[in-house]
Amino acid sequence: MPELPEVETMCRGIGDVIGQTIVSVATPRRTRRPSPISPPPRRLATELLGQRIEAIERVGKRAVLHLRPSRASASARLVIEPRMTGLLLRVPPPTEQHVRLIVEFQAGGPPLTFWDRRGLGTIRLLDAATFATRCGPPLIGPDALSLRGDWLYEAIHASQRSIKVALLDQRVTAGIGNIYAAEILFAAGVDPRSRCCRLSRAVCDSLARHCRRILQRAIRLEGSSIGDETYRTADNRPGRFQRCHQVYGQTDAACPRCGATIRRIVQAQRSTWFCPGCQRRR
DNA sequence: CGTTCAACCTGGGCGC
DNA sequence: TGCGCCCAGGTTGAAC
Repeated sequence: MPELPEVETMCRGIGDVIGQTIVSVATPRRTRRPSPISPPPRRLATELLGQRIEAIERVGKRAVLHLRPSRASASARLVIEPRMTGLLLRVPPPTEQHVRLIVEFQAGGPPLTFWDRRGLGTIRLLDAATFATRCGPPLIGPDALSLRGDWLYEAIHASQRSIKVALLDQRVTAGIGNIYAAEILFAAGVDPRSRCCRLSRAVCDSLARHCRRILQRAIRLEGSSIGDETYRTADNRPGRFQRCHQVYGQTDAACPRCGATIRRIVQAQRSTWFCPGCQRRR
């Protein structure tokens, strides 16, 4: 579920935990294997107790809490990856059943909850050095919110794969997922099947420009919520950017730009929606 | 290098 | 009503 705009909205929505000290940690659900929680729940709880949240940062589609220990030791990062259905909440979760993490604070107030229906999300506590290795370049490319055409061109121009697949590659740019890839390609008028190596510098500029614009707008509208059991803000409200979707999920609808019929195809085992009328193959 | 598949999970929707 | 199947915002590793 959550892509860049949704994770950004969650990070902003839990901003009031900055400066707070952790006094209680619970991980109610037994975990699958390999464990999505690392270190394992017991040790995670021990290590989090007494730490203060210094800052919250979004890295691609991950929420990263910067922690400061009460006693001198290396500072740490709590990295939460919501994957398909994970939510960071400051209000009671939709069900008790899928609560994965509850963090309570010294000052009282509502706990911070990680709720994840499908349970594919991950929670990792990493020291600063490990965090840099696992969540930085070259594994994680430049943030999609400030994607530049020259970078995009350099990153993909020698590649044979399709542009849709490349946009989903977090090493190329971090934060784009299936919804926004489709919307960006539509806005730029580029056929998702186009080979990267056929894209000019000018087309990369256009893709980068539309990428920044669409993601900014989606953040302003607090992300995309599709259906009931889907993404919610930290106070459990739906986002509003789904109203602006032009092609995502619009099989057989008329293209809002040219009237042709929107098509669904599958690329890399994922649905892609596009307009065969006005998205040009390069 | 690029593509495909399976896994990790839960649950909604649809056809029969 | 119930069953079986397909689908879903993501990521990873193995096989070809």
